[in-house]
Amino acid sequence: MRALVIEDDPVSARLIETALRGDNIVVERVDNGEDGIELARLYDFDILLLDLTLPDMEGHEVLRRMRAARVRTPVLILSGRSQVDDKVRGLAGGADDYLTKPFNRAELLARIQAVVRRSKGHPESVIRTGKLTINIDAQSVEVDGQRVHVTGKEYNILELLSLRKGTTLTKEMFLDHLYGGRDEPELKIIDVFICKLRKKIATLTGGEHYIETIWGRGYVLKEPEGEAASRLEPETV
Amino acid sequence: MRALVIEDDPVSARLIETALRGDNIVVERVDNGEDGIELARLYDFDILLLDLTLPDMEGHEVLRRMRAARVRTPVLILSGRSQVDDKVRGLAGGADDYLTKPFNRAELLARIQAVVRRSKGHPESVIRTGKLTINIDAQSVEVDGQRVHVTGKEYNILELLSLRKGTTLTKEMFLDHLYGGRDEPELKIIDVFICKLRKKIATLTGGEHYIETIWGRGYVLKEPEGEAASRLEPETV
DNA sequence: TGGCGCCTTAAGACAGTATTAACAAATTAC
DNA sequence: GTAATTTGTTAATACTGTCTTAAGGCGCCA
Repeated sequence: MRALVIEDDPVSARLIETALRGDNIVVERVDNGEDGIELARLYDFDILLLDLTLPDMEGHEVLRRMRAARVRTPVLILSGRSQVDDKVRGLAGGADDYLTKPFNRAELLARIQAVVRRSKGHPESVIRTGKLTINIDAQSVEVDGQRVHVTGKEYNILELLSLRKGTTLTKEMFLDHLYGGRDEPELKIIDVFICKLRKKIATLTGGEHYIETIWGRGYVLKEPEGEAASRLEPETV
Repeated sequence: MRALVIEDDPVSARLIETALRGDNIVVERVDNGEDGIELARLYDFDILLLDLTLPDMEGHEVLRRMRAARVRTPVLILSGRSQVDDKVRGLAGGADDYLTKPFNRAELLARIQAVVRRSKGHPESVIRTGKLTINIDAQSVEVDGQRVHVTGKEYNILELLSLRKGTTLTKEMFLDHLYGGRDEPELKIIDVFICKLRKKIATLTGGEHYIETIWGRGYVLKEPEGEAASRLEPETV
């Protein structure tokens, strides 16, 4: 997961960054609206955390201009003020959620997860693909009802695949989201992680692993055909 | 797909070329307006990417002169800064879309696809021909609702046929659009790809493949006769 | 019926991908 | 503080899918 924090107060910013990094989220930060709009336009973040009081322009203005520039990334507004007015204005202006400072770490993380999930079309915090289940809240993976141990990076990759189930992700996209452009390793590492994930999944499903290779392009988490139908058949009971 | 980039800055040009090539687009590039007009006049590009600041003349002037020379190729303007003024002038002068630098790779590619599609008379990103469906955005192919795996080159050929549905394409045209004159293989390769495509399509339609041979000229993607009528007949149930 | 173009299959070259093992770095346990 | 374990990364090698060429058979047109 990759987030952009638009916040001028260094103390707040540091707190937020620490919280997110602790949850395996790759964080970029800018301290003004102009740079925020620019970065949001250029890169594919999963979420934008937007402070309302910025040196160069008001948060609402940042949001307005981003939406005008066709930036569709979800926005979570962080505000010091707890005024209903701001909240309404924010949500009406295209924000996806609203949090007043100070906030607690767990709530911030939960809101982020929820906003990102919903923005990708997953109302539930559990994403199922055949016998594979990913629980975004718990950051856990199950296969055929049995919990599978996956490492941090392995989980990140599987989460990315799950959130964008059905769309092909290039290796470059994985790197961007997993490392945020800093100290990026070789593209090859993605193959290795995919291989490990497949092995872990396949040993419990009896062969299926749901991660399809799109030759020359990347990987997709497959929507198993006739998913609904197979669920109607007596499987586990 | 074949694009002409009219851009004098080598850094920008390289970025653009890399992005397009990664998406299987054949790219030609010139670094001034005069050459741009000449090439656009002479060859059949799917799109022109036009920088506004060129050494010999302004981008708007290039556009004006191309249109005066009856070049109908769609134009996507790339400008250094987000000046509303430029935007209005560009679109008013016959440009089809507008993007400010720097831009995000995915957005550039999406805009190109959209502009090209529309210029060929397809407002939707999905092109249907009988039971055959091509999704330009996802670069995927479906037959009778079922996804068909096609390789990169196979897809490129089918996309070309779809975008120009109803018009005959010679093998030379296929080569030009698929290879852009560089390292072109034998003409015969087109036969081979067409054959493979037909087979893949026909196995799922029960015989129809929609790709017609125009003897001595080339191939067309043809709308099956009585399309509407056959749909009214009881098919599955 | 001859000639040319088209259809189809097969096979090799090549490039992208899978898999494993070994090593380095970080974390945890004691 | 050191050893044990886990995690992340790279390199080597085997593998697989794709592109291309070639070759034989078939069909179209004169």
